[in-house]
Amino acid sequence: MSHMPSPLTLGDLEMQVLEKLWALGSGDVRAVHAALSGGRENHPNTVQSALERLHRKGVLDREKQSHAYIYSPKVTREALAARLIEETLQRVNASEPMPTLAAFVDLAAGQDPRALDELERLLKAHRARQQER
Amino acid sequence: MSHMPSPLTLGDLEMQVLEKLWALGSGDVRAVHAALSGGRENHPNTVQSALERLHRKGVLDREKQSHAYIYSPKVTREALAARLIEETLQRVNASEPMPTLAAFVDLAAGQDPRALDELERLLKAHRARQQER
DNA sequence: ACAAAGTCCGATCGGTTGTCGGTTTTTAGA
DNA sequence: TCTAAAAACCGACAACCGATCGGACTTTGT
Repeated sequence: MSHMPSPLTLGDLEMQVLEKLWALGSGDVRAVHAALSGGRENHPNTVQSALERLHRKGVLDREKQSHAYIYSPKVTREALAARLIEETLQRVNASEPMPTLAAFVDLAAGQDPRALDELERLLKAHRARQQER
Repeated sequence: MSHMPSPLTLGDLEMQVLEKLWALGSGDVRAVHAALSGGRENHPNTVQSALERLHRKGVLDREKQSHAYIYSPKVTREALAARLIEETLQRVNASEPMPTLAAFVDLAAGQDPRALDELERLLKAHRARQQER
C-alpha cells in the first residue's frame, strides 16, 4: 500500500500569518509581524518561523528581493479550504461524499437558513458554466 | 471573545478504531483489537488507549458490562465528517462559507459529474423535510 | 482458592508547532 | 570606506499530542 501524501496541517499562528498575507497580498517578515502585532505580541523570529514552515508546506511563494524574502500566498482561501475538506473526506473514508455533504447542508442550514438558497444559486451557476464548454 | 470549543482531532489509529466500530456496531477492546489485527499488529493496550481517548473526545459511548467496557460510536460517519468540515471552514475563517463550498463542489464535480445532480436532489429533500415542520 | 486472561492506569517516545537567542548579512551615516 | 545599527536567517529548545507498552489490578473459570 502506498503512502498518502502527508495531510496539510496548519497551526494557529500559521493560520493567522496566512490570514494577514491574504489581506496584504504579499510582504516580508517585518510587514507580517507589524500587521499581526495589532492583537498579538510575539517575537519577529516567531513570525519568520511560521512563514518558513508555510513555505515548506507549499502554501506560500517567496522571492528574494535584495536581502529579504517577500512571501505571498500560493493558494486562495477557497482553494485551501477545498483542499482541507477533501482531505477530511478521505480521512473519514467517505467514499460517497454526497451523504456527507448532505449532513453538512443540514448543519449549515441549521445555523443560517439562507445557506440553502445560496447553495442552490451556486449550483445553478456551476451548471451554467458547465454548459458553456 | 469567547473560547472556541477545542477542535476535534483524530489520530490515524483512532480513525482506524472508529472505522472498525462503525463496522461492528459495538465491541470491547478485544473485539476491536481482533478486527484491527487483520492488517496491523498492535498491542491490545494500544487499542485500549485509542478507545479511551475517543471516549474522552465524545466520539464513543461506553457501558460497563460485568467488568469490561463495551464501546460504541456516538456519531455516524456522516455526522463526524460534517462536524470536521464545519471546523475546517471556521479554521480558514470562511465567514462566507458558500464560496468555499462552491470551490469544493467544483472539485467534486470534476471527479464525478453526477455529483451535482445528487447534491441537488439532496437539497430538495432537505427543503421538503423542512416544510413538514 | 488459585491460575489464567484481560482490562486499566501511568510512563515513555516520536513528531509537530510555537518560541526565541546568536550569527550573519545588509543598509545608512560620518 | 569604515563603522554601527538594524533586520533576516539558522538552529536549538519547550510544550503539547498521539501512539505505544509495561506493570498492577480485577474478573472469570476450574
